[in-house]
Amino acid sequence: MDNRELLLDAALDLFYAKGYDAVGVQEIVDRAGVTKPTLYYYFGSKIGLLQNLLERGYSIMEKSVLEASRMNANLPEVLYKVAREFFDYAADHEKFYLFMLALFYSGRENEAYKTVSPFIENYYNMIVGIFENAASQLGNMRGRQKLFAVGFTGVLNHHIMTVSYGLTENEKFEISNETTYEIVHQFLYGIYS
Amino acid sequence: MDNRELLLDAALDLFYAKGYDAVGVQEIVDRAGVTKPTLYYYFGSKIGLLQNLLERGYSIMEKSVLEASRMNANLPEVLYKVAREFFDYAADHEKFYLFMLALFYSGRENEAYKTVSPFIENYYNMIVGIFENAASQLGNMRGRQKLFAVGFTGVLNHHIMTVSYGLTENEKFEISNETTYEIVHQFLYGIYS
DNA sequence: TTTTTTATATACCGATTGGTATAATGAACC
DNA sequence: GGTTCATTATACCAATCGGTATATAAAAAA
Repeated sequence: MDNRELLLDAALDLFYAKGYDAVGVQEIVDRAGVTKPTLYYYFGSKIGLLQNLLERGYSIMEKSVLEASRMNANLPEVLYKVAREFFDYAADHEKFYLFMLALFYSGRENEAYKTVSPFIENYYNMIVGIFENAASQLGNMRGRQKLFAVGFTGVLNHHIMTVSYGLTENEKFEISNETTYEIVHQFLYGIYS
Repeated sequence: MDNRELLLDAALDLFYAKGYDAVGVQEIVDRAGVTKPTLYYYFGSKIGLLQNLLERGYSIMEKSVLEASRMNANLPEVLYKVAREFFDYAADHEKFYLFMLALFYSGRENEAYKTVSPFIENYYNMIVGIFENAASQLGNMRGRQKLFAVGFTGVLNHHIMTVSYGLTENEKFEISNETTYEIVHQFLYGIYS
């Protein structure tokens, strides 16, 4: 693996575990087995490294979610597919996904937040789009698309967070098809059904 | 106001805006208009300051939510009351609530995360308790209390986050009774109703 | 073969990090 | 009046922060 990739991986490990601001550049290059000028050669700055990290991880996620959301089916099936895709992505890229969530919740005046901000915007629009596409199935939503989008991602992300929270080191992340179905069903039909 | 309070307020402002690790001790004391030994006199360390900040904010929230959750009513009414209480608390203590959420999502090896961790545990148990108390109304939950608890807080927190996100500086945080009702109704009966 | 470009290391920069030793202040107590 | 104690400031600490000037080695281009 080349040094660029080694640096991105080392940075992700550390950012995920301790957060962007708690990690020093020296720590990153030590873990990657290179020296500082190598990092600055590839990324220009610490924030540039973060930017590249986000681009690498986000493009993969966007692709798989968009694909799921564009399938020709009714809303329950689409939401199930999207949820499945999110959970699979989170399982395959657990560190990246949870680190992105952490950035999402971090302070607005933080440099790292400003860097994720456009990605979050994109992410949010992607989910709202799903509900807008389903407008014909849901009748007049009276602008509730956004409420739905927020609720839906809130549920998914919080489940991802909580499952990951319960894991011991090296244990595999997993949300079963049954649980996924139950979560989506609950979102669609409530908890009484 | 005494210096202890001034320090807590200054710290909250800065932690909220930039995150715990991005804020230096010097910055905090400058904003509070005191000097470093004063901070170390009252709190012993930067993490001690955080600890005190969390204790101050959390105890108020816990009280109001527990009160709402113990009212003698059916589940929909309890959940509505709890949601209302959360939104009101978040409105009155926006900085604290969002900062706590940020810590919730921050890396596990971060010192600040380790400090909130017990508070989060408590918070989570509080919500699970609501659904356990409602067991008689929901029939056999087959252990779904936790799923419900995660889903419910996921929805509430994500709504709080998103509303706050849309605010311009100094604009007031507000989630109306109607929206609160809609959110809880959606959680209970799904989006089709 | 010489020159240019890519990629890396050594050694350093000023600024800031969390934290403290020492001393001064003022009020309360003896 | 003297002593104690709570509270605060000045001035400092070693360590780390993000970042860079300079040199070097290898490879590609001329």
